Amino acid sequence: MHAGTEQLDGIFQALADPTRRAILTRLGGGPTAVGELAKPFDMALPSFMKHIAALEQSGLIRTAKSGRVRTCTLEPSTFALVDGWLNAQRRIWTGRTDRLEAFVTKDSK
Amino acid sequence: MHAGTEQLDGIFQALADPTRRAILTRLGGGPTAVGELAKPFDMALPSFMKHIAALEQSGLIRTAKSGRVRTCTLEPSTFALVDGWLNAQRRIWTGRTDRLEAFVTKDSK
DNA sequence: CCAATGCTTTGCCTTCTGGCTAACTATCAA
DNA sequence: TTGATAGTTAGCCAGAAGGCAAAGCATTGG
Repeated sequence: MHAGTEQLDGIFQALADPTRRAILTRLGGGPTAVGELAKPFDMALPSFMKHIAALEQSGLIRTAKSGRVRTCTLEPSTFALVDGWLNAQRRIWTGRTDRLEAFVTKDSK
Repeated sequence: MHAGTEQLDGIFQALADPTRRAILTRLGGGPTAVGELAKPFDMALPSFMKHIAALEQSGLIRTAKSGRVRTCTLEPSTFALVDGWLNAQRRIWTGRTDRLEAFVTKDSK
């Protein structure tokens, strides 16, 4: 459940685009077909598909085709990787803060 | 304290690079001079400075120059914006899950 | 079977990224 | 004051990113 640095590259890259974040938000409401997802965006389909591809490659969504319709689904476990990295960072600074606090407090014991 | 979509672009973009994430991790141990920070990386200084600039522009770090030394410091509040976005997303799906659960359960009332 | 629908593939274009070298500026130390 | 140190500025480059239009290929509805 620990994210490789390479996977984080892809995930953060995928998140670094407003269109893609909007797609994720939309998918929060449940699985949706590509065509349906694309409607709100003023963008040619091939361009839109690149965003879908980026999201899928990063693992943030899964997609499956049934007949001629491709449906996209959120993959929450990948979000957890981001969360994990964030928490790991925080553990580093709070660790330091704790040591700092210990240092500051140590003459009162 | 709510992140504009534009700021998130920059933040995620900044995080989408292993060098920059490594810098952040290093800064978790406390403020550090650019030269010191740069040592572990096999990269020319101007290239390295671009990473510093990206991190500073995104708000993930602050930097200040004293004499000829520029020192970098983590800016934890910016990490909170990422966390905020992540939680907002989760609120969306868990909201849906709750409603789904309510639906599934509603005939038992 | 034919047309419409829903993606896919191809190929092209512009801008942004991340790297470099070389030359420059501004301290600090002797 | 002169040399070493710590960044900075300028300019170049290759490759990735994000957009497009046009043509292609399977379903599906009639």
